[in-house]
Amino acid sequence: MSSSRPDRRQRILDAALRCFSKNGVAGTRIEDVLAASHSSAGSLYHFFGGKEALAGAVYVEGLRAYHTSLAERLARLRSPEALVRAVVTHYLEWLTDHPEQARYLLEHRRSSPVRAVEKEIRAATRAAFEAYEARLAPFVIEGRVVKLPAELYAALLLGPAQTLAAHWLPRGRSDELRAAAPALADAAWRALRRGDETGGSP
Amino acid sequence: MSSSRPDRRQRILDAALRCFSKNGVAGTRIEDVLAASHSSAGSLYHFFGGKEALAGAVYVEGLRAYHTSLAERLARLRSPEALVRAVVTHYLEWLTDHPEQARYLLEHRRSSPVRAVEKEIRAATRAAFEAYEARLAPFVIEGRVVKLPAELYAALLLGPAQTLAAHWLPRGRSDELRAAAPALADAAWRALRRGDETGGSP
Amino acid sequence: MSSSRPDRRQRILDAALRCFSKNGVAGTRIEDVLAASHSSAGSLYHFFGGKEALAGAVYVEGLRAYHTSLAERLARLRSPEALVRAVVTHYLEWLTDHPEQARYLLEHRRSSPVRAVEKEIRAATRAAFEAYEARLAPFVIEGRVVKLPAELYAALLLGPAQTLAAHWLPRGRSDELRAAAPALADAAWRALRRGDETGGSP
Amino acid sequence: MSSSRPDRRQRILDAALRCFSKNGVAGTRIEDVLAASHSSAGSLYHFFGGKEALAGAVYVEGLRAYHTSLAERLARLRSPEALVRAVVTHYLEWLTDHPEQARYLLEHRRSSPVRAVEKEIRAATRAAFEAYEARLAPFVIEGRVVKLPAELYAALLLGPAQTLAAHWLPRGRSDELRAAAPALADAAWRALRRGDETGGSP
DNA sequence: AATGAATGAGTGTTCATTCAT
DNA sequence: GATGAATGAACACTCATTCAT
Repeated sequence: MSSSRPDRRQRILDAALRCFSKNGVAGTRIEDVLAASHSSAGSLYHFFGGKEALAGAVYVEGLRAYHTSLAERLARLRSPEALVRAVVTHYLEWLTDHPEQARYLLEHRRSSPVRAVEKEIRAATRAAFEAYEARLAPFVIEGRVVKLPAELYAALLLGPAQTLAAHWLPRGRSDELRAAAPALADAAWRALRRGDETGGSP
Repeated sequence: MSSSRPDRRQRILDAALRCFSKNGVAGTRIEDVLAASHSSAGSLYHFFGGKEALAGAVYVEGLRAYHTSLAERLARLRSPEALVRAVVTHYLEWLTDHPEQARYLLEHRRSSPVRAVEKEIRAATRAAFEAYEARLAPFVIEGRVVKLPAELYAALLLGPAQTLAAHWLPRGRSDELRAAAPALADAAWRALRRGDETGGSP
Repeated sequence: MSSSRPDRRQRILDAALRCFSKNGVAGTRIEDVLAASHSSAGSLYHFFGGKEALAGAVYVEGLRAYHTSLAERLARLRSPEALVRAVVTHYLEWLTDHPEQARYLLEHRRSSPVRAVEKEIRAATRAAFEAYEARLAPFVIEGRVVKLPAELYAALLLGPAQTLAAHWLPRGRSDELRAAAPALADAAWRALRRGDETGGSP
Repeated sequence: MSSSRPDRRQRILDAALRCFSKNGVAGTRIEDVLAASHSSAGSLYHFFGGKEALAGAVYVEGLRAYHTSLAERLARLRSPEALVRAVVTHYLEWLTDHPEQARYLLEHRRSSPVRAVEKEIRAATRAAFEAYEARLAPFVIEGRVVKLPAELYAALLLGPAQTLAAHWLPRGRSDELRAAAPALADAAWRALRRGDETGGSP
């Protein structure tokens, strides 16, 4: 009916994100999304095929937005320390800047509609991760960054930030996340830089 | 029917854990739990009052088991490094030893039935955390452990382990978790010990 | 709620027959059957599993009733002519005595819910037909009844009656069916008796 | 799109016949017909006004084709026996030559969209039947063909063929229909010719 | 304490139809 | 005449919950 300007498909996607992040997928009725996007059931089914697929599309969309913004930020950095710190900082900042997407991405990763797009998610994640590894690789070779099994990089870089996010997002006191950025960036760099990786004893 | 030997209440709890961890709360029908526990709808409602309450009870039960086992392990430790390493190691070991409870605790923390017992969860978590802090406090005063805002302790201690767990549990290659324990324990101790927190060398 | 006397399952079956024969399966909403049978959706789904399965069950039920009544009528007959005439006559009489079942059996044989129970229908039909053939066989051997491919017996015996029924049932002037019985019974016997099967002129 | 050569209206009609005969009217979505005819929803509604009307048009079309072909075949016949035999034979042959139309005409006679064109169907059928009666009338007067209530002619002539068709069309072994033609034509002529209509006694 | 037949509100989904271009 | 994106009313079906036994 009204102007299809902001694109009906996008309107539905936006409305769905709002609903899903607030009430979860199961807690959101198709009708809620319809009302929030001023669309009809037919349109929703035309574009997405169903509630599950919509939930998946919202997830993939959000993930893509995050990866894109991260890539832009990393592009201009040159030192290993800057790269490590930026990943942590960007993560925490993006969460506070996009609370709805953040909440949805964080809290629904394992819900079954999202699992249905597992493949896309893994592909996008892998691509982003490999790009990052490629940036870091020269410094690993130089000996300025520790060499670790791939999965430990992600864990050491973002694990603390993710745990913190999981604790504070539901509370909504998201500004505390930004405040924690320096400390967590420090910790990440300390965990990955070369020179003191032995840990404890003298 | 028959003797209530293994305790009907417990049987329902066990069956519910199995169902919930495999298919999620929303993906599990009361009837599934009934079939898996050889109980009747009446019994389930008698003991738990409903599906949500059951899901909450299963969660609290699992959390209690984890905290109890952790407390036992920490009891005999005396040095700050041992305390820090043990938390990480125990976390990873417990996950691999109790995959169903682990999966449920990790993947359903934010589901609405679990949120309904938020208060118990927080109380139990806080109690455990405060007990841990109390153990660590002397070493903070001594200057052997860094002083940080409370929420960062949890993040730095277990964040990487949680991220790793989130990645590998769904894959089922849980043995890799144990293998990662030393590296993550190292990192945790490096993040919390006092003496090198400034980061890089001169 | 109320007394389950006439059996809830049977009440649903009866109501469904009424609805289906009047408006067709597609033209009947589950809710119509529910209202007509004073049952709940749950009960209907408990007993039948769905609308399609219900439509199939109604069909099979009706077919069974017809076959049973036919078998009883044929039991006491001894001559081939009586057997042939009785099949035709019983068919026409049963239709007029059970107009709702008749309408449903006749008009919905090819609807997809009914096709889903094709196997049961064929089995029941085959069983009835073979029983009938067995009764006729001695007379075929004696030469008092013509020997024909199996499928032609059915066609010659009941074809005209079925065509007539198809024309008049929708009109509701079902008494005309009974009136036609002698003529159609004559024709059937003429078609099957031995002695003049050549058809030609003297 | 492109030249409307084979006539858009006809293309839709053809596609609809294919869909309807295979899946029934209820089992066919407008969109299926659209896809099969490479037309748009607008065109279909322009020419036919809706799904029901389309289904009716397809039916009437098929019926007209059948009646036309029958009339041509009967035109050159002169004897009552030839007329009787030809009706039966033509029926069976037409079915095997036009399986899709046949299936649709036979299996959907009572579906509600078809009932909506009941008037046209009856008019066409009546016209064809009266034409046939007119051809037979002289022989009835001559005493070479039995005099019967109108509705019994149709039943005795085509009833067996219809029953046979109903059994074998779904099976697809349509060649068996042709094989049965002589026997059924015999039976029809035996049922209608004058001279032995008393049936039983010597 | 235990049972399980019955309930019925709630919701995802379909698909014939319209109408602006 | 032709298009096809958008509509939204209609409906089958699910499943947590109850309660008489």
